[in-house]
Amino acid sequence: MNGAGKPTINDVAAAAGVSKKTVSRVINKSPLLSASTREKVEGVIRDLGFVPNLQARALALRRNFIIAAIHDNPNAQFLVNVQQGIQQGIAGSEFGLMVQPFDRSDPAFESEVRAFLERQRPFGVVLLPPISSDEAIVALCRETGTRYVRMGSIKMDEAAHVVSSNDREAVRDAVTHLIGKGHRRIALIEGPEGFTSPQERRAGFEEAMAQAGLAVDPALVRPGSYTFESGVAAAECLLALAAPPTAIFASNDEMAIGAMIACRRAGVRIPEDISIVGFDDTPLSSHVWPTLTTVHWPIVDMARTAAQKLMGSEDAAGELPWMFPSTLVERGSVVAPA
Amino acid sequence: MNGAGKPTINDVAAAAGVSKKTVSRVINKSPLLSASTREKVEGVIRDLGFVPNLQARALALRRNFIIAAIHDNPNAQFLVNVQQGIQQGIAGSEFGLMVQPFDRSDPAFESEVRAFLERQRPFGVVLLPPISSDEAIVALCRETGTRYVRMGSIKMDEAAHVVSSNDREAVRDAVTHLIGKGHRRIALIEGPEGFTSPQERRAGFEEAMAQAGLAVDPALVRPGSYTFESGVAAAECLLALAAPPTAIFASNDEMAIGAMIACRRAGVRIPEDISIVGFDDTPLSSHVWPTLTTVHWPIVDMARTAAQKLMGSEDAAGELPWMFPSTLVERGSVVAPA
DNA sequence: TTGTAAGCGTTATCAC
DNA sequence: GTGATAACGCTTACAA
Repeated sequence: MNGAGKPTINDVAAAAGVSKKTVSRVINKSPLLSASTREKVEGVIRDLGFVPNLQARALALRRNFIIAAIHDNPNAQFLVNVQQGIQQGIAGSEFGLMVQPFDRSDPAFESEVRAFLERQRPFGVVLLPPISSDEAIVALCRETGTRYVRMGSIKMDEAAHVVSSNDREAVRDAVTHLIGKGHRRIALIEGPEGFTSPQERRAGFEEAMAQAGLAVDPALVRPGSYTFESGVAAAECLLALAAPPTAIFASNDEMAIGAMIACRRAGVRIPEDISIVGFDDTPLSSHVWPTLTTVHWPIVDMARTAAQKLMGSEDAAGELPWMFPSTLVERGSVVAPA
Repeated sequence: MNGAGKPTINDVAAAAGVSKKTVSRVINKSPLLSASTREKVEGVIRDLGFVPNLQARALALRRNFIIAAIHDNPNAQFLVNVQQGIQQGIAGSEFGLMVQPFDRSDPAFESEVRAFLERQRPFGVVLLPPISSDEAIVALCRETGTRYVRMGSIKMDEAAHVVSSNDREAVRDAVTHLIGKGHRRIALIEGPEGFTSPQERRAGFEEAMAQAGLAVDPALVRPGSYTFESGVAAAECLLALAAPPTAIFASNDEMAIGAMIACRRAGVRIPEDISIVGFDDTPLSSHVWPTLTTVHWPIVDMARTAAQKLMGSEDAAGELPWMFPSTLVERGSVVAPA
């Protein structure tokens, strides 16, 4: 023990009477080691409380034990769910989770990402939507030798590099559910442009309508931006229509809840006068009144798997699932139209 | 340039015709360097696109360029706000943000924290409440030589190691506001035990009542756990009272919104029949109807300053503010009692 | 199965 | 001011 500091691999080697390489083999669980040597060294490691220096390993191995989540200021609940999933994925390993926001509208966006990757050299990165659909960023990962997994709503890459939900089918099911209840005038509040998920959700909406032989009334399709306020605004427009809808599908929960507020202000009862369906299944959806019927989005599962894909071999990553089904959660905001 | 890989300090030294130590001096902005040498080296660094290897620096300097936020699953919005603040604080620096959750109820809690600190060796950690009031964890930071800043609602440490809000005064002001409106039967929904902030908020409540010469009716003080559901449950009890309150102060927004839902279910109008005040000023508080009068909690500012304290010298940290005033935000959930 | 020597890319020491 | 040389703690050849 070199006096003050923490014990190093040299201290362990000396105390165990072996070479540092042997200790290294024990740390790395090398298979070619006699059981007796291993036990002896493990005993010394325990006694000394030796913890391998990750920075030194990072230097020698040329890879940092860090998984980074790269995002562009998404919804708080989404971000926290992703973090939770990644934490589950790296639990029990040496990896740590780093979180790094970027601003896509910044002209220096790409160079900022590059600077981050070159500085921190994370072992792998999870790309959150909408950054996940940015091919330039993916190219940057390849160029810097950073492993990556893209989170999204379609299979935008090979299985080893994607975790995806099936938003299109899920929304189709949700809207079909509304149609099954007897709704015919169904409105859609869309998500922001530049994201993939709103496109998929819209496609699912249109498919459900088409399957039921219903036309999509352009007046019942309102833009939105995944924010509460945009949900309020969209619903206000819809309620002001000469023939307002009997049901609204909002492309996410926040807008759905915005729509609920707008209805309440307008004196329109939910679900008696209008049914509402959201997407995400955030905690909030069961906290509003009436509780919100919504599509459960398995973000935590997706993020956990993303982390596992990053830590394992390329082959192993390809074996892990890339598609995570979203399912309709029926609550209190949907009934048959009056 | 050693063939494939990225340029190293050696490549820069060779290309500039100086020693690696001189390059190191340039990187570290050493003052004792001739201007001509500095410019020459900086030019080469730019030309080669040299980025210092943080892992190597971490090994040599024995400190990792990472700030870690350590928490025990707090509210999503709170966590995201803290992250945002820390990101603001480290913006423009080489530091990265790592996020690490722990479970205080796990018997291995302390050893898990120790393992994290010894493995990742973050340069500094921001301790989020309620972990911030755990002296054992603080001791662990000292022992492992990890710089730390505690986030909380009281000055639980020296200025260099604390950022705090003034919950007590803020709540006193908020409740005084209710009293000023004419309320006399004011209920309190408390936060969970084991946290400091609920104690402070309760103290502020009691001080306001005492200052106004009002007695605190024990029947109007209900336990809560900072969750939506606990807010619902507490409000249900309050509304069932023979003499229900005319106003409720909930110790956080989530419970306040739970209380709002409970009132609505019970047919009690807000604010006509009952006024409600929350604490936090989460985005949600302006998204409900009526909008929630609440206390703004300057988490982002606190977290930004925490990061700055960690990165600067101990002295500089002590100079930075440790107290961040919370202020009442008047919205639509408070009126004079009927 | 185990050990030796040479890096990994940077900074600290101490000369010049 | 600047430069050899030795750390920092670990891993990967390559031997033995």
